[in-house]
Amino acid sequence: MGDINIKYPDASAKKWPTGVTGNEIAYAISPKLAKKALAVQVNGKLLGLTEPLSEDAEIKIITFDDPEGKDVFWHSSAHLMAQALKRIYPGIRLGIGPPVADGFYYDIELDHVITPEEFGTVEDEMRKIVSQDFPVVRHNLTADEAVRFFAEKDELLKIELINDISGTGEQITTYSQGEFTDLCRGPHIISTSVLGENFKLLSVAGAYWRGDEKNKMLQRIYGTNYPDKNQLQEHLTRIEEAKKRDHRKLGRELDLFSISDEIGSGLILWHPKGAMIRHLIESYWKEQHIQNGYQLVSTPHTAKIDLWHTSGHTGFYQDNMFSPMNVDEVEYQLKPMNCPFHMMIYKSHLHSYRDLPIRYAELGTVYRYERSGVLHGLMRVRGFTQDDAHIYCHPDQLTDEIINVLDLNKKILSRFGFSEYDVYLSTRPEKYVGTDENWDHATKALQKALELKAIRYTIDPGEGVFYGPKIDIKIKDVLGRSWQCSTIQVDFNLPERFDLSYIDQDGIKYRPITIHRALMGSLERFFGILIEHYAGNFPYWLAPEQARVLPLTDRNLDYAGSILQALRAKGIRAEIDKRNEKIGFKIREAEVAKVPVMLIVGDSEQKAEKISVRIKGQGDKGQLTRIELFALLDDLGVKF
RNA sequence: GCCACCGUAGCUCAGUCGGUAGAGCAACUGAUUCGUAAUCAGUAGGUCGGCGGUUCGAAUCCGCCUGGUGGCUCCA
Repeated sequence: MGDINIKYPDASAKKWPTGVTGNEIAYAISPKLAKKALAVQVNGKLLGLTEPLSEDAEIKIITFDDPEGKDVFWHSSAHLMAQALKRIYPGIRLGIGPPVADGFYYDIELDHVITPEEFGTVEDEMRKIVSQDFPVVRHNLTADEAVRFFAEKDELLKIELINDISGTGEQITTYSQGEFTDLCRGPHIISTSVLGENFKLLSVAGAYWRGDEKNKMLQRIYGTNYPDKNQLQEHLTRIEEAKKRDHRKLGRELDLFSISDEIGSGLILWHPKGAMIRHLIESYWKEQHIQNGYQLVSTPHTAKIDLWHTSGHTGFYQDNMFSPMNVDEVEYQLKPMNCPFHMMIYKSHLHSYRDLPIRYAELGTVYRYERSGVLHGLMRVRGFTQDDAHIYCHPDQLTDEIINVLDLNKKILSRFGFSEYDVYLSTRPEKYVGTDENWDHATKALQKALELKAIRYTIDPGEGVFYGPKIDIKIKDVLGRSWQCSTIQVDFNLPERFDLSYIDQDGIKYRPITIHRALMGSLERFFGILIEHYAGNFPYWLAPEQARVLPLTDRNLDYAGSILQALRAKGIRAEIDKRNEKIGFKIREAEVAKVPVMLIVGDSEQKAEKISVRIKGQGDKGQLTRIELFALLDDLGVKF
């Protein structure tokens, strides 16, 4: 047997006999590493630690700290859970059990409905399997062998999977641990003891077999697992924290908005405080857009159905639209998008190349039919306001315009405390309109803009919309969760359908390039994200009530009233708590209502013509004069 | 829409085996005029999501509907 040359991540290399395993190499590097090792990456391919290596390779030992390691760990955890489930529930059939973002799930078919109360039993069995320390063994099978094997176990869903795999010509493999064998590509951990005991089953929900609603509904059990107990605890704490910040809960507690079934699902009532925040967001948005060369437009909520035939929405978007209504024998369609209206504004007169770029912006409220099961607080609704804009430009202007949008987007999002993003560039899908040249030009323009701005991005091949390539931006909130808000899409479809044009220098009509973009996406959803991001503690500039005056006794009401007047005269959103209550109670109520500034006035302040300032979450700041108070408030306004 | 679970006062929730409903907070009234996260007392508030069934009797058991929650699918 010859030697093979193994190159390590630090670029050093070592000769190993052919057939060496990742496990052996890891041990040689350090026993500590070997203990943490879950898999090995060989020339970019992930392998199990016991698989023999037979050729020169660059390798990397994968641990839980690597994303691939998490996948392996959770994938194996899914197998562990499946084995336990099979022991407990006879007649169970397994679907698929992959790793996901924060853990794993397994889809199962079982007549008995599993409830969360049964999780403990399953976890106990999982613990048992871990302590039994079964080695995890990989086998190569032919399709026939695999079908026969799983048919014997009545694993009919697995047979469906095997038939699909054998169509691709890929090697069929199974992984066994103890009495349990699962169809799986792998890789997996070496033995069940590696999985430890810091796992937890989290929820059970329905899921269609292979995600297709024509198929039967399986039960999906979600769980998670961490090598370290503290990591599990952190994860569970994160879930708790997210629950505490739930915008539906805070929305009710802070009296921001409500949803009433007497009005209809997915339709939002903005209460005064929520509406104030919305007003502040909208004002800022409009100001920024005007400063950046946009023109504000405003369009109706409904239009004759012919407009939607022209735009094509009655075709490709029908499933998401409210049913049309009949007005004087003519069908009208509630708008699911603003685009056709903006196209019509563009079309309302002739355009010269000198006019371009033209940027129309609108906070346009649209209505979309969403299936009842997907509605979720403010995040998924049936009526919402898009911060929409359409830019019409010359092909040469495309890159500059994208850059302009990226800059504006960054500015607006950072104003709301979002500074981390994941950026995706989606390219041409299989079904598309427009010419290949146009797609190439536009895709390159998007790419160039991203590169000029030095923005790191991931390409989503084939994930573009049928009408053009797009950039999607996902923001990260304080809990590290991603939310897709901003989207910048090139549209080859609507300019064509609406026959848009401009006259170029040569006197000939050309079609303008259209960019469709939204930065916050939907005001409702963005507001929901903001609530959770800030946990309801809106920064001073967004707080619906910025300051509350708290008179100590009725003797101080007049003085307190004069402070209130002075604050309001300065444009500060202030209220007064005139109730005959103890100061501690008033403070508590103001704290709970998350009012940033409390202004306490009693006899002592009144006499000295001062105000005691208390900042939410910080406490007493001492007595200030009016001038000092306004300076402090200005400072808060600048900071946020 | 589909699967599972849930719906009791404005909010959070209790209600045993089927015997006609309860707490805290909030609201209202009164007393208290108080110094940095809950003053005390009293009053009022419910067709137990809706409709139907079983039963002498239903918040409780069954069915249907409706709304919500967690997912599937889709997306802003």
